[in-house]
Parts: sequence; C-alpha cells; structure tokens
Amino acid sequence: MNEAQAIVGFVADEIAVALLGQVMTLSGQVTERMRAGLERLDLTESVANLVWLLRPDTDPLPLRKLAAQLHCDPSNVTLLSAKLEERGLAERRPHPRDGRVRTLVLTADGRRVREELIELVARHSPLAGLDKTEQKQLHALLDKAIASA
Amino acid sequence: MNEAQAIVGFVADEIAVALLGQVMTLSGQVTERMRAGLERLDLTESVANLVWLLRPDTDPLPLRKLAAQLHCDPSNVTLLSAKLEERGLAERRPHPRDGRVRTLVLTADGRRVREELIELVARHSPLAGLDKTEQKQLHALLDKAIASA
DNA sequence: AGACAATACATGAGTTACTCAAGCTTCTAG
DNA sequence: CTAGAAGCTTGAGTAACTCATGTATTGTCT
Repeated sequence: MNEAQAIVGFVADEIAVALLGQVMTLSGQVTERMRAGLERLDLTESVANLVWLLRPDTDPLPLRKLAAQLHCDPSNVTLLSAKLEERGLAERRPHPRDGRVRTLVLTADGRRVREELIELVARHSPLAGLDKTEQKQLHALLDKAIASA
Repeated sequence: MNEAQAIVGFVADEIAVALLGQVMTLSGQVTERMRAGLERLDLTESVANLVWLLRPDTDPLPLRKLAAQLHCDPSNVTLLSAKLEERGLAERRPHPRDGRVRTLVLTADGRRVREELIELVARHSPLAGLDKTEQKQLHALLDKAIASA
C-alpha cells in the first residue's frame, strides 16, 4: 500500500466526492449557460450574480449581507452596486433605522431584467429535465444538505 | 397583471428555480471551504480547480479538453499548467500519437496534493452530512439531470 | 452626557485571473 | 506537396477582486 492509497483511505466517502463533482459540474453548466445570454442583457457575470440575489419579494438587504452571500469583499459590492445604479437597474437606499447601512433595491427595469435572467437559466437548466416528483425529492435532499452546513 | 408578473408567468417551474439556487448555494459553500484551506496547501483557487480535474486513474487529458471543462480559454490553461510545473506538481507530456497535443499529468507530489484537496472539501462538504441512502438517491438524481444536458 | 470602540460603506491602489489576437508547430486533405 | 485546420504558446490588454485607508453613524461604558 503506497502513500497515495493510504491517503485515499482517509477520504470519508467515495460517493460524497462524486456528489461534490456533480454539484460543481452542474454549477459550471449553469454559469456557462448564463454567460451565453448575458451579452444580450448587457450584463457582466458578476453583476448578474448580484441581480440574482436581489429578490423583489423580500426586505432589501444591506450591502454587507450581499457581500457575504457572494463570498466577496464589501467594497466589491459597492462597485457592483454602482454599476447597477448607472444602468438604472437598482438604487441604494439608506436603512430606515441605521444610518450606516445602505440597502440595494431593484427598480422596475431591474426587476424585469432579473426575470429575464431567471428565465434564461431556468428554462435550459439541466434540473428542468427532471419530472416534478424527482424535482421535489431533489429539493428536499439539497435542502437537508444545505441546512446541515 | 403588470409586466413583471407576466414574465414571471413564463418561468417554467418555480421549483426548478429554487433547485438552481440550491445548487449555486452549495457550489459557493464548497468553494469557500476550499479557499480556507488553499493557503495551507499554497495553491490558488484557479490552480486548485485544475488539479481537481487531473484524475490519476484515467488517461491524461489534453490541455484543450481541460480548458473545456474549466469553461475557459486554452491559453489560460497554459498559464495554470506552467504554474503547476513550476511547483513540481504536474508535467506536460507530448501526446504519443499527435505531436500538437500536450497532456498534463500529476507528479507524485501532485497526486498527494490532490488527495489533500479532496480530503479538505469532501470532509466538510454539506453533502457529507447526508446518510448513505440519501447520498445514493441524490447521486442518481444529479446523474440524470447532468445526462439530460 | 461625552469619549471610545465598533460597524457599514466608500475610495484608491495594486494584484490576479482571464480573454483576445497573433504566431509557431504538427497533423490532415486534396 | 501544398493549403488549411488544430493545438499550444506568447504578449498585451481588461475586468474583477482584495486590501488598506478614510468617513460617517451607531452602540457602550462611565
């Protein structure tokens, strides 16, 4: 038994590694699909990722929270937000109770673009190929996984 | 019914959108987990992504194929490969039959680093929190989804 | 109330990953 | 044998991102 095999022995589950690969593959496919349509929407990938987080049906999020969800520095979100404002797709609003906080809210145009974005990726998503039952199973499993983290 | 709602009406499945979000969330969590350990392994994220693809148990891949899997330009893989060679983790070998093609192969050190990388993310993966039965179900569902793309 | 630390965002500089265009070598087709 | 295509490399340029710093606001401790 050589050293490499010994280390392999440590790896908890072969199947967990395979699952990881699958998730990353899917994520890559979706991202690439999105890229293809971004030119038409005149968005960059990083801006699109921000738009994706800006749900119109919930309370607007502080820039700091958005940075956390994007796994990047808050200063980066400042730049992305400025780009969205320039294009008239969102606007920064002061937080009603905390003067330090800025929240980012989509405009009507922004909401429209967001729907197009979702449409773009959801329509051709590999996950859309599953039937309803499978989708529900998958949703439950992923939900459990995410919650356990 | 306003315009935004009309567009919402087009979105095939609400649940498919939710699934998309889950996959992207998981992918983000895994990536962030990986980042945390990359400093210790002295790797950058992009180099690590390449190492991830360099399976020692299959035929070595041409740089072009690797570029396709990474969704990036071949010239970028040239750079990443050079970094791997500098660190002695991989070496470019000419293809036995086609003189134009270079394949990338991990060295013994490279294989060791790759196992550490897998260990790093697999051990703490949210997916590792599921039990064996759930993992198998999930694997089957994801496999079907990926195949349908 | 007043001082001090902490939080949230903004700004500027610098780094890195990446793309694109052009060039070289090798393979393939007529 | 020549023309074209395919694969990799090189160099230049760009965009995204981080880090350090600055400013305004909030919370806390006495």
